[in-house]
Amino acid sequence: MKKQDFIVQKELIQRLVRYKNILLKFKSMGLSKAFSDNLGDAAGVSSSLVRKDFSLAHLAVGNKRGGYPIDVLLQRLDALLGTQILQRIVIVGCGKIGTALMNYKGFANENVEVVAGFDNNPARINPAAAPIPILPVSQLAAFVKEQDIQVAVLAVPENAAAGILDQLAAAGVQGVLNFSPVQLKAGSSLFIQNINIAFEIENLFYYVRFNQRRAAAET
Amino acid sequence: MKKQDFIVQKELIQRLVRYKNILLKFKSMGLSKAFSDNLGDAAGVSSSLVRKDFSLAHLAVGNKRGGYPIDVLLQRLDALLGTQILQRIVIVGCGKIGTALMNYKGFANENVEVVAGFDNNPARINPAAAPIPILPVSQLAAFVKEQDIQVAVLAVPENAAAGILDQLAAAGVQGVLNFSPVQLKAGSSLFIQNINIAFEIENLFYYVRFNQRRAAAET
DNA sequence: TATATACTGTTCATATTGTCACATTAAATA
DNA sequence: TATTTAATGTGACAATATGAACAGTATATA
Ligand SMILES: NC(=O)c1ccc[n+]([C@@H]2O[C@H](COP(=O)([O-])OP(=O)(O)OC[C@H]3O[C@@H](n4cnc5c(N)ncnc54)[C@H](O)[C@@H]3O)[C@@H](O)[C@H]2O)c1
Ligand SMILES: NC(=O)c1ccc[n+]([C@@H]2O[C@H](COP(=O)([O-])OP(=O)(O)OC[C@H]3O[C@@H](n4cnc5c(N)ncnc54)[C@H](O)[C@@H]3O)[C@@H](O)[C@H]2O)c1
Repeated sequence: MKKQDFIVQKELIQRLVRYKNILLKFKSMGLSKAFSDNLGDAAGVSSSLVRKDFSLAHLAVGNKRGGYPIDVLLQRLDALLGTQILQRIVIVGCGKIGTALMNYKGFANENVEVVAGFDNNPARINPAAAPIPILPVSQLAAFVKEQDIQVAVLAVPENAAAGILDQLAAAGVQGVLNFSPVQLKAGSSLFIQNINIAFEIENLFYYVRFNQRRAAAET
Repeated sequence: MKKQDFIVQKELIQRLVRYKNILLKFKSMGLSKAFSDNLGDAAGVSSSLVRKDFSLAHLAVGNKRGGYPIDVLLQRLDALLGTQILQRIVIVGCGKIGTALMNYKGFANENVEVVAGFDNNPARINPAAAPIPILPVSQLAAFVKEQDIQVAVLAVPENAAAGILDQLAAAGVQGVLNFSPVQLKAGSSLFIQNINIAFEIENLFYYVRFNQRRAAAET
């Protein structure tokens, strides 16, 4: 397998995931063809970028006049992104955020399945809960190994995050989505995506104020 | 006010927010000085970038040997980011995610306060709830105008998102953090930050598979 | 069949972002 | 005080990402 078969550009992958989901929506609306123009609009990028992305990802199956056949594109995107396979995850920390995620119905659309939750609070533990059992965190490593879980969501308090991360890594987890407000660092074979909601809000406030100042300056 | 007083680089702002929070942690640990090296480590970036960022943001108050005085840096960051002012937000859609956010204690650290929730489900509405009332969405526009709310969180189902966004924009909201899985588009004086958790998970799976393929290819 | 049309795929130009290297300088040390 | 040291601040560069333009071509139309 050649190196070129891999796509490394981070933003590109994110856009491909977006395109895929937009195409699914188009399809569910009964469309069979998509244009770089529509796709760009829906994804919030320029049409050039859409075409460029498809080109880079070797997905360019467009028709010089009729646009892209949605089915073919979806099939290739699924193959590239691996989304035709069921993507099984666990959630560590079944508090406010963790519980919201466990009850989220939208994952099914993305072929993502939450197979278990883990917590260290005995009051939360319920191995019989259906469809998602909540297990003691002491069983985390064994479960992950046995079930060959590759991706986990981290929704524990900040001070517990690093410890759990170590356990996950040791047990073979290779991707972690972290909600705790520490910037966890990825290792060589461990990818981490940090989501910090409070930071996003602070960011928004900066832009809002920025815009106001600019408006004030322009008068 | 000169144009140069504004910082436009998107990533830069995000990093400044990160630096600020790391500095707060340093401070709470009793430190009084910070080095670009530590800061970079904690923020997951190179020390050069930290210094460059401070330089670009006109925050360079470092001491050629002793690093940066945390207090001065924090003060300037607060002034730049506007985080010394209480940042009041509302949450539209008090379902699973919305409720988790309303009950989140961590916002206080960031000087963010959730002042109200809004929903269209009568069963959820409770104007007397303390400390955060849940009001009918029909009162959203009036509330936002009266209270001069500039930033809102959108946690309603996908099909309701665009409609609520219009209402928010019309009422004067200028920043929106959107959790629904549509890529909402920003207007000239409306900033939107889309968070799509399912996409982040799909992303992680791609990287994990990518890494596995690379490992396989290298043997 | 010939022509017009409307879309893609790709090249080239531009903008953005991060790294490197090093001159500079405040503090520590002797 | 003179020297060493350890950090910053920044300009030059490299890498990356995006946008604009357009040649090429499959389809539609007459
Ligand atoms: N709730 C939010 O809206 C929100 C927003 C932004 C960030 N966060 C972050 O997400 C994380 C979770 O937040 P939350 O509001 O759900 O908190 P929470 O306190 O409601 O839930 C945390 C859960 O983790 C469990 N836990 C604690 N230590 C553990 C350990 N060592 N092993 C396993 N489980 C453990 C607790 O029992 C609890 O159930 C926190 O780091 C928080 O800062 C939350
Ligand atoms: N729960 C999750 O973990 C999760 C993860 C990713 C994305 N999301 C997205 O976040 C959004 C909210 O998800 P959720 O799980 O909290 O859903 P939810 O159904 O629990 O909550 C949605 C809330 O919005 C309210 N609502 C519906 N229409 C409204 C309207 N027009 N005006 C005001 N309120 C209205 C509902 O009454 C409900 O309380 C959805 O778009 C979902 O796709 C959720």
